[in-house]
Amino acid sequence: MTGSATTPRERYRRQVRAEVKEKAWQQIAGSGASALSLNAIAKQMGMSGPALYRYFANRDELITELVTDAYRSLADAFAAVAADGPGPQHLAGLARTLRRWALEDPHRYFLVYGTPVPGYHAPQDVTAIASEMMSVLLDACVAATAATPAPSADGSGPQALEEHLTDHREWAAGHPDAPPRALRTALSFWTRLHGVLSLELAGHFTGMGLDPARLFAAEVDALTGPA
Amino acid sequence: MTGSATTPRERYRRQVRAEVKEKAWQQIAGSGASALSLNAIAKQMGMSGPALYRYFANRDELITELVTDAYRSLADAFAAVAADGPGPQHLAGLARTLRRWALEDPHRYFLVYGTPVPGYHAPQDVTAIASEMMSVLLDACVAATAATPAPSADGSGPQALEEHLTDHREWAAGHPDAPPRALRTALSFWTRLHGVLSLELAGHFTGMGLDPARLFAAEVDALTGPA
DNA sequence: TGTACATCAGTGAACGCGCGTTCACTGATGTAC
DNA sequence: TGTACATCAGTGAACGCGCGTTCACTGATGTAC
Repeated sequence: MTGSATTPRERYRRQVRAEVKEKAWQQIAGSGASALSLNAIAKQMGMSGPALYRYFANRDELITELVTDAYRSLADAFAAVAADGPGPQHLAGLARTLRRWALEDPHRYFLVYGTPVPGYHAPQDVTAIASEMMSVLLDACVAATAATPAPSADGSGPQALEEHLTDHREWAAGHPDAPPRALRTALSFWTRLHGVLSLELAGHFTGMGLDPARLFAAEVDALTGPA
Repeated sequence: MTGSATTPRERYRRQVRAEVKEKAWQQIAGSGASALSLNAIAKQMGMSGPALYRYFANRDELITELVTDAYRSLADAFAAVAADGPGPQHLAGLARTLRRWALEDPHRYFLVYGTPVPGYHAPQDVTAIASEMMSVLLDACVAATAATPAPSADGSGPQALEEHLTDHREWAAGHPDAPPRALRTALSFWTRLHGVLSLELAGHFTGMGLDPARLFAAEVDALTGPA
């Protein structure tokens, strides 16, 4: 009766929606997002196909929610690391978290960072969540770079990149005072770890006898400073 | 009549097979490999679906050939760079080649390095081609590391990785004398460039105002030596 | 050069399947008096 | 507490579609004598 109290029906709706998503994730974990089928989910839940339209307008809306939830899940994991109190070792913690999250469900990882799903385009909600994550990452990078010695007289290699990064700081909104080195570290964190991780998840190391965990760890070490 | 001469029929078969693949690539370029449809290809060629079974045993065989051709195409591009005569600048050339090849057809790139196609598993042919490419890359890495100053007294960071790499050299068969630094560079080439490239192709930089070409170039610079 | 035969490309119909989605309807659950 | 009504979850049938694949068949192309 009072506005925000959850009626039994609302609670039931939420419950069923959650179960639909759960089955959807199981399906995705098995064959990837492009194979997601509403009818198959319904059958698995012991109800008939059209029933799902009480809970989701159509297939695209389901996928949209799954994508958003995936982003949310990773962002929360990142936030949890940040909540452990500040410190330069947070970068390594974020890396560990990223890998654990990815291995937990590879297809979920690819849903976020992989080939875009054929007929589908992501909503804007995710960009907000993505920048939320970027913010946590930047904090960690600022702390990490502050802890390691100053750039010394680097070659002009990274310098050109840092100029470009400081010229386009839109993506680092909320961190107007982050030093160029921190921006560079954040970006490398993202691209390099994604590089090792996605190759691992796609199985590209299996035939080579290499240990993905070590390759990943090596990139993390290179990131947190070669000292 | 003489054994290896191509009869008109054989030539025709080859021609049609090639056209089928061409249409297949067009379809993949549009919607990715999981959306590949034999019937759609046939229709596009002005013939009826079952006709394609004269040329390919089934859908999987078609995909297998496409994957193999994709590997072949990249390997040839790499070989062409190597044929330009030896030199330490070859690493940069290979990087440029990789990016050009990827941008030429992003879905082809993902067919090779991206999420594995749902119900499909790659044949062994590709591992041979992959190691062919790795061989070219290793040559370039050996040349590049020989040209830059010795490791100096590095921290123990890269050292742990190099130990692991030298302990498992199966993937570097044919290069038993490549120094650990070269192995490390080859691996970083692969994982780091894939990291930037795949994020670029998936459109993850578009909203950020960053220039993917510069990010890529920065990684290449870091690879070829920070000097 | 001409005829008889074999090879093979391509067609059209068909099978069985699963998909997303709509629609009219039943039956249970909640609400108002 | 009991009755009348509204809400809403879920069903079953149906629509139209496209898929991979098989099969019996036609007609053109090549081969052998």
